[in-house]
Amino acid sequence: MTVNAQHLLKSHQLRLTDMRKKVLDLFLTRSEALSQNDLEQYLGKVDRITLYRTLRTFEEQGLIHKAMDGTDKQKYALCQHDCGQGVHHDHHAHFHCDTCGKTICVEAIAAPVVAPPPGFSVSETHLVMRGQCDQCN
Amino acid sequence: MTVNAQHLLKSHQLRLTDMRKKVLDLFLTRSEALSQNDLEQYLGKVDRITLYRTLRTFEEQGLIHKAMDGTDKQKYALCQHDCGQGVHHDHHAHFHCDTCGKTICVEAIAAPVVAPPPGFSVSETHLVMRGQCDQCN
DNA sequence: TCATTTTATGCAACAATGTTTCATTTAGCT
DNA sequence: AGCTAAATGAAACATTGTTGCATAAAATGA
Repeated sequence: MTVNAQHLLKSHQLRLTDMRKKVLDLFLTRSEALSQNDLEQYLGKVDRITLYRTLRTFEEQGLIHKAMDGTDKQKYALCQHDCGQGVHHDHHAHFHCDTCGKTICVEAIAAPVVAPPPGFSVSETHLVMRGQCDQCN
Repeated sequence: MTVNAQHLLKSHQLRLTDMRKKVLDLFLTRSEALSQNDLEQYLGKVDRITLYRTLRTFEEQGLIHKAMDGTDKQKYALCQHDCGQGVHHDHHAHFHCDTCGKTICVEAIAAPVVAPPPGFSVSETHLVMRGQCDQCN
């Protein structure tokens, strides 16, 4: 899977560094959305700032996207499709478990297309569900 | 409108204090969701900690609810309906303007009812739109 | 393989936000 | 007015977000 990570980094014009490979590998093996704190737990002693910038870079390059889950914690998840630099097309729903705290992408459910109020224009729509996940149910 | 605020506080078994009246008045006059920082701007020099606890108390008592808008900033908005302590029924959508940063409740749009994935149970569903508001368009 | 250039890293430092403890003050009630 | 329970304000600390800069490492080409 490191091969996969390398390929992904290459195709997004990103240099192959230890941090980036580690972080990307984690996202590839875990399917849920991860906060910076989650990543620090899994990765052990890594530099907080470098990790922060790695996530920002990944997001800018369309490798990961912010997963909105209603908590105040910022989380990121792997983009499933071909997201380019600055362009994201993740219109799937997110599910947040109130018991275990995990946030997962629900590819099967798309955010609905709703007509905005008059005078408003909508660029993105997000759908977030909260409740109990299959593990905790 | 201070009368209204007093009435609201009373009906939620909350003591009438200066801070609570001020904060509630602000929510009553402004229709958008407000972050703690927004409130500090409007209220002038108020104690940060007291404000923090006031918001927490209001939320626990069902006076205000967290408005999810996809930013990492926590925001609160007045509950429109009869929310009790710990019980919220705000199923309306939220709109976040990427230009002015305001978050407003869109009562006219309800979060859709979606069938959760097998094994999952859903207690709340949130719908968030991002784009340009009528002021900025 | 080595030198060069460009980029990423690690550290320090700081800002903003979230949260608890505790002594003091105040609201609500008699 | 006085009592009691609750709210406040100050201090202190934790967590997270963010920038600047010197050093280290990756990519490129000879």
